[in-house]
Amino acid sequence: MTQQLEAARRTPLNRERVLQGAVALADDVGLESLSMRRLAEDLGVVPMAIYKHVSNKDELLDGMVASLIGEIDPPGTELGWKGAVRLRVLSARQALQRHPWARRAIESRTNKTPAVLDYMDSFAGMFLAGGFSADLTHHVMHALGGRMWGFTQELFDDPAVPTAESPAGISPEAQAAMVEQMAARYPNIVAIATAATHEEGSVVGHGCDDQFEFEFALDLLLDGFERLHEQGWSSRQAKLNRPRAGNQQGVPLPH
Amino acid sequence: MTQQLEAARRTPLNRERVLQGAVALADDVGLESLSMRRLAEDLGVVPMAIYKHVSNKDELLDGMVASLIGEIDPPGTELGWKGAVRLRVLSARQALQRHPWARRAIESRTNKTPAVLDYMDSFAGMFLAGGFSADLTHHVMHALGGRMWGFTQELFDDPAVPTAESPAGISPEAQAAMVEQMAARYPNIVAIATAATHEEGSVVGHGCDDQFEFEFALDLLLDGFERLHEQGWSSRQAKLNRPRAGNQQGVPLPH
DNA sequence: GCAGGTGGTGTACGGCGTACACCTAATAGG
DNA sequence: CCTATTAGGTGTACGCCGTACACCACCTGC
Repeated sequence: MTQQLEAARRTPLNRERVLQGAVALADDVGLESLSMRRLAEDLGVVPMAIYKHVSNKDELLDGMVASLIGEIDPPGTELGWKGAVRLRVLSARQALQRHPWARRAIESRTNKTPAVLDYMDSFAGMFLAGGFSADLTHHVMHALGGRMWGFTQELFDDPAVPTAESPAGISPEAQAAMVEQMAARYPNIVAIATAATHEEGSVVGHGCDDQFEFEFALDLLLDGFERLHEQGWSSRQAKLNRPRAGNQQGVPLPH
Repeated sequence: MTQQLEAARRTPLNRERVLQGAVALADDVGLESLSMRRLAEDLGVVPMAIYKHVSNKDELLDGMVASLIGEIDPPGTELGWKGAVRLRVLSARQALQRHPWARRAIESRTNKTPAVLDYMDSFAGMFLAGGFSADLTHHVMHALGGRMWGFTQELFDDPAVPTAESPAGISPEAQAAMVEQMAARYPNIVAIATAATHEEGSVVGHGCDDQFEFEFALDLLLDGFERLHEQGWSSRQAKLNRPRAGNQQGVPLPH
């Protein structure tokens, strides 16, 4: 019995182990099933013990995000700003893919933790080092948005119906009927989904190459940044050039 | 007493009123404080009564999102695809700004409700009607991502420190000291934040024009789409042109 | 050898979503 | 007109959650 106690005592549980455990648990069961109680159980400890190492659940999540940021590669120095940004974003993306909970965790945080600020600062540094004005860098960071963490919001994980909601296989006829119904109601979605699945000859319903989509948008933005940078874009100039477009719809009318 | 009962009976509560009440409550107190119990209280009814009109909280949220989608203008027909998309996105943005809970609600849903599919379908329709290939439309929808709902993830609501966490005003010296500390640790963030606040001569800490940031990124993307469309972009061609860039970092390595 | 701090414990509270059994008043069918 | 059905509101209860608070065991330095 004292042996048990000693066993528990051997590694007295510290913030590091708590965070590690939380990350592992979230990896396993998802963020929504990560509870203080469950984490405590995982750590072989009573729930309140955790509170000796993090002051509450929010701080636990902040810590998890910080630990994730630690997995992202530092900015490279070899390539120009464009390559550096690109690589870093893709590294962030890999980290996020290792930890499916991370996107939601990042989005849910109010941010502002030192780890997050560090990351953003070094991120902005890549543009500034590449000769971007502070002005352009600012807007460019905004435009990148969540992409700088390596995520897009996935708005249709699988655009076509084959969600396989029914327990096992559906009869081909039923499936065909469903597709027909879909095509009638959502012709455009079906059209673009079909295009996607055909373009690679892949099995229906899995034709969407996430990595390609991600890089498509990323490069579109990076190319845009590059053009603006080359032509000496400034927000002052931009506002002078098209103030009308901005105001036409920009100001929320009183409904 | 029977009068009370009759009063309650007069409008017997239906799905519509439940949804309306939920939207109003969320507008008031925020999504995280929207609970079935609180909503019930608001509606002058016992919690379980709500379940006669929506089967659970998830469905309630789906309904709220659907009602929000109803506030977004239908696509215009006058302007080309670019103007139509632009206007629609900005209309969505206005709807989202009327309902601060909506962004998180949309992100949290697994989507797939008919209302969401309808919206996405009609959205894709704007590109297709503009002569885009289904292929390009597909990728372009992905690139737009959350922007098609009118939101960016706000990654720094106010980049500089003046978060005014202390109850009232801080002494100017203390504030200056904080800024100095910030500048030492986060030189790049401070640089771009300062650029933003100066560019309009606004008060420190509120120099960031969300609407401008949003349109900046939106137009960057739309311009990119336009260029690709004009030059007959296709994903097959794109994949042939730079397969290396995609694979170099694209495949998640085994850590 | 004892004081104080560090870290794990036990109990308890208020909130949540919601299953289930119940009741009541309106409605439809004979 | 009376009765069976049912739509809509009620009450109770369960198991989860985060965490406040009081307590206690051990280790450390005086």
